[in-house]
Amino acid sequence: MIPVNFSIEKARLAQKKIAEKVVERDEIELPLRLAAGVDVAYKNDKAFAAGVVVDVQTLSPVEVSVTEVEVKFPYIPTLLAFREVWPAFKALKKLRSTYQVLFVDGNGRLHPYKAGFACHLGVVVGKPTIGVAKKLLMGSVERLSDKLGMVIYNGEVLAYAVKLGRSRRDIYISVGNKLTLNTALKLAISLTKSNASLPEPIRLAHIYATSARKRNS
DNA sequence: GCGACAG
DNA sequence: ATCTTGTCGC
Repeated sequence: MIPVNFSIEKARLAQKKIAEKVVERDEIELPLRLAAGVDVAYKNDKAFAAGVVVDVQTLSPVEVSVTEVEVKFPYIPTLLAFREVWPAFKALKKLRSTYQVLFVDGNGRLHPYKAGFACHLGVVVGKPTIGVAKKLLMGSVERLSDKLGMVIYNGEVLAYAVKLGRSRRDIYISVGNKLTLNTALKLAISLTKSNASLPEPIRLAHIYATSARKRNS
């Protein structure tokens, strides 16, 4: 399943280039009306990616796209992007709506090479992107309150640990591209329904990707 | 060398 | 991520 021409060295070089292209300034086009989310589900060697566009005001989905592709890379910690970027990109490509910000399931700058999946996809798509991870990949959490904490690695704040909605579990928000960590946190919070534990774009994308996987089983 | 390790 | 049953709660 690993491409014949693959090597850790080449992957690290690619991640180094991606990391250099990440912009950590707010470049969100206003007014912010639509937000997208992507997620990928798997069934053996098939990947089912779903892209969802949500209205920022109502948090209701206005468009959904689903794509099925062959899995061509295994899951390897720190190399998640190489497995999910293509399916996710293909699903986003099918959306006709113009969204201003994108939510990705996985880390952005909270990555050993500061080039997590959210950065990788964010650079490829060229839009403001937010990384949302449900588990901590690296770093330590410095609590600011029960609901919020900073994830620090090498003396740098690379993510926020935050409990959304009524959840008592932390999720980790980091910069994917074209926005600030503070903006990423603010948007993640404002796009989360009071009874949910994840921002709507991601929550819905997960539901659609999973249902697509089941339908095609 | 050992253990950890997004989805 | 995926594999899995019942079960607690709104």
